[in-house]
Amino acid sequence: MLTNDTRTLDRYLTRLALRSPLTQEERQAILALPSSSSKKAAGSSFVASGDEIDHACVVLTGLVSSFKQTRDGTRQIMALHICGDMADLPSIMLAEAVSGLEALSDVTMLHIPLPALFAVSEAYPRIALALWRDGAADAAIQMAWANNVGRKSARSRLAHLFCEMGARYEQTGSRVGLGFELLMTQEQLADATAITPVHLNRTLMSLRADGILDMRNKLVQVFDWPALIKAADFDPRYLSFRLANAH
Amino acid sequence: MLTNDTRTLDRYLTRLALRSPLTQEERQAILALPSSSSKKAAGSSFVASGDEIDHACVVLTGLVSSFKQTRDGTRQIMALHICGDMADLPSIMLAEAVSGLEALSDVTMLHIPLPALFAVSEAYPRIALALWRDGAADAAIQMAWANNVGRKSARSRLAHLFCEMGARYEQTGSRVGLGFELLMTQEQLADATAITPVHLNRTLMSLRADGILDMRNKLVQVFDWPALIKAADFDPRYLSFRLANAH
DNA sequence: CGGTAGGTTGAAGTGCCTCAATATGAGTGG
DNA sequence: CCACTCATATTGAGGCACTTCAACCTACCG
Repeated sequence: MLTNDTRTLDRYLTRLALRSPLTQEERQAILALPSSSSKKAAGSSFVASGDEIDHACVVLTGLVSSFKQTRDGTRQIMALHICGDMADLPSIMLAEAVSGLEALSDVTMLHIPLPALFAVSEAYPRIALALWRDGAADAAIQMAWANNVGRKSARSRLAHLFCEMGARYEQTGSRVGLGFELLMTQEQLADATAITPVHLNRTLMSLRADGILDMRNKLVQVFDWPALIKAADFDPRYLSFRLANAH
Repeated sequence: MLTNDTRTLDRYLTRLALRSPLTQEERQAILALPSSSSKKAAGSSFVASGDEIDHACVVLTGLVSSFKQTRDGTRQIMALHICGDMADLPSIMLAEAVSGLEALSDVTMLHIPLPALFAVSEAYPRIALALWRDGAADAAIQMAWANNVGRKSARSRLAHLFCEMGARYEQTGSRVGLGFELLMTQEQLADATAITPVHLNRTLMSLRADGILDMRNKLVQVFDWPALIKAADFDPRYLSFRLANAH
């Protein structure tokens, strides 16, 4: 299950450098981190809420969700992690998993031992700042997510999820024209938008009927972005942060 | 509006030291930070979502909320900040306000210029880690909040809010017996639980009728904590983190 | 071809919303 | 000390978005 594959670390470096400027020396320090990769099958949850954490998880391929569940077993997806995301970033500073992690599709993960990560963070303060900044960016997405499930209609929530994922896939360059691949079933979409699978299906079909988008075989085709953005009340600012405090 | 009052910095130091061990030298560095304090009247919002940020805001007295609003004007409270909290912690690394800030009661705030804060963070890496850790703890609360408004009934949501605030006030030692002061109107409670003021009132009265708690004159009296915790499906673990990674 | 996961449809029930009115209580000025 | 005002709290009645439960359909796979 574990293989040595340090080459993939540059994928996370790219992500980090997107938001925080790093010197050549700092980049080398990150690439020199120990790491290993592993594969998880679709549907398997590999971290449970409250677990002790001793390594950071970076998504290399596939789609991962952070989730929580209530006592009665209903599951809510709190965040989606795509290629390049450190899925448990909010957890690593607490040494305890804040939420569970589940593979929504088949995924490959990259694992970085926490002691090594913290050692680098202390040796290179600006790397610590970069990780902290990435965590803050995640928190901003998190907050938009909470706002989404709180005050909006099912249609608006679903539209918002498509907008967010479309925008994030665009940033990573994996959007194909007006569409993108979203490796989720309708049931998972329902867990992410906090509505019933049945009602999600109806809502999705209503977006289809209005000619706004279509989703077949886990491929989202958006025909009318302006209409989708309007339905979602989507403001992409929370996703795009300039390089901040680059002193 | 601005006064020099460095003495109050120790309040934030206390908070920080609660989660992260700090040496005497690091403590001195924090206490030496420049700062100023100001008062805000109840109901005034003093930071808008998207604003540029050049200082950090610590709550000294009163209650502050992070909020977002949708295009149609409905407001959602995303987080509550009590004495000792850095209200815009998720924002400072992005140099842009992730949410608005509003004074729910009369409040006094402490302001710390960001350049000074970052200078100290770079000079003392463990201070950066401490701030990062506090941000992560906030993110955990944030996630529980999102889970709360997503999948639960109005009664459960409201109960959860009382549980969280009760537990947080207990940590700061400002809980009086079975009750605590919660400086919010029913309308604000409605914004925090993402339900209608009318329905919030009915939900609150139902908790009253069941003998679980009472709230009068902004004073919450809990008669039956076990029942409240059960109604909320409350798991306090997300609020209490051990001192982590104290290498 | 049977089994299974994901998707679609129908019909009835309900938790919460909406709008609208009234009550309460604290603060203010006469 | 009362009259007035305003924010806050409470109550009523009707409507709808979403849920619930149940069936059926489709596609993929061994």
